[in-house]
Amino acid sequence: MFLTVNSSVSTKDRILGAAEVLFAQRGFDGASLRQLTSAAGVNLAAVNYHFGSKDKLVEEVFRRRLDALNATRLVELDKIAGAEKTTLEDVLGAYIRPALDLSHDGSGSLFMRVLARAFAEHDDTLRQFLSANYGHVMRQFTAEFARLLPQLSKPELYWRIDLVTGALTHAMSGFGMIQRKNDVSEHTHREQTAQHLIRFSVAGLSHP
Amino acid sequence: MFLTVNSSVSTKDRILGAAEVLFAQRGFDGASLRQLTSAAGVNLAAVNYHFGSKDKLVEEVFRRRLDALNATRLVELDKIAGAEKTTLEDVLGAYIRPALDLSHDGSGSLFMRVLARAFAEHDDTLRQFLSANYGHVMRQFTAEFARLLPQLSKPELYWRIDLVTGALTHAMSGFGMIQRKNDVSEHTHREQTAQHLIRFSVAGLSHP
DNA sequence: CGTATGCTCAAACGATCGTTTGAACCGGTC
DNA sequence: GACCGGTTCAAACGATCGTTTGAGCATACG
Repeated sequence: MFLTVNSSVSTKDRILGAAEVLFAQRGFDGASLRQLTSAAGVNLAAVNYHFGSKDKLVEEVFRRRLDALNATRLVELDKIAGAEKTTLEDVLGAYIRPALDLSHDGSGSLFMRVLARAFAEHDDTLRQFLSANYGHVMRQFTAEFARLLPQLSKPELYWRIDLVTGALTHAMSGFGMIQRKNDVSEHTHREQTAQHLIRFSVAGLSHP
Repeated sequence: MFLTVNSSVSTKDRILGAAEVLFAQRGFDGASLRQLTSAAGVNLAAVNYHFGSKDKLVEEVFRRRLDALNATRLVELDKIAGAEKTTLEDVLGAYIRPALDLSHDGSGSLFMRVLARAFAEHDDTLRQFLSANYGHVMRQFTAEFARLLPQLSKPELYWRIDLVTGALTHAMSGFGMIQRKNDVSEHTHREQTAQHLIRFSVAGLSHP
């Protein structure tokens, strides 16, 4: 009745870990269950037993990471939302840094590739999933941006936030020209990325 | 020996057209040759006969569009490069507008999705293909940006161009919140997109 | 002990994939 | 007419995919 704890990590978590890596490397279609279960060191049938289907596994991979990410974002936003001295930099930081921190632990950076890939897949199912589960986060951030940028019309604000999101996604997917040099620590590189993203976004959001 | 011109469009072009649509809708792996050839109204074996393999077909889809796109970009850049009165807006326009114009004809907009998808696929083969075939375009644009932004260090400039590229890719992939309304013509929407992109990018590139 | 339950395993299922084959067809040349 | 290179066609090939099956194993509980 209880989960076995003989192994250091449960079969379910081993699958989720391997899935994140392989989905990032080869895509959702490209990574087969046989590669996946082989990498995880579990039986082929384990995926369907524990998750029901490959599609459900994909959803779980997203849910596990995005729940944590957006929860952190909201905590950070709540600390500053509505305050007198809150700046654009603060709000952008609450939006950007949790995402960049996700790429601190090893497999987290792979997840950002998974996410970027999912965006490109342009699948309406995923779009609805993201909107239904995390739309309220985006809405709260948008409201705070609107408060700090009262001179912008609604459509104008939406446009600019959209372009910030694009820059964000691109930078986090790691496809760009900028790659971390060997003589720069992971932590330093992440902080530089955050700084560039925030300054760039402040300029793009608040220009006349 | 000569191509037959009995049909309005050759088999090869019918395949390329259908491939662009289906690759954009379902991805490179997701779109099967059977769906593709069926949509094109040609025999299944025609793809391997005319292109050699599915991978070669993918490459051709890219080459056909990107050759035209980057050629246009260079023509537009050459008109203004090095001139006294050239502004950041001009250079960004030369970079952005040809890409947006590509989405004028019906299937062109689908190609931008194909491109965005390919970026996310993060495949090193494609990366090398893009770098080898169109890297010189990026280099020329970077040189012109450097001329107009002499106060920026090389790394700083690279960072900012990278973020501009992200916003660009995102906007053109059409995944963002902003969707064309029914009461706005395609042409108008494209011009609005270009305007927002350029203003946003100018601010992001030239902020202190 | 016996039985029930959660989980793992090797093996197989049907479907679909990219590719290949060999015959049929078609326009042009002798 | 016969011939030929270029193209199209239906059919099949082997491989791989996600999923299902049923036996086997380990643990918990009476």
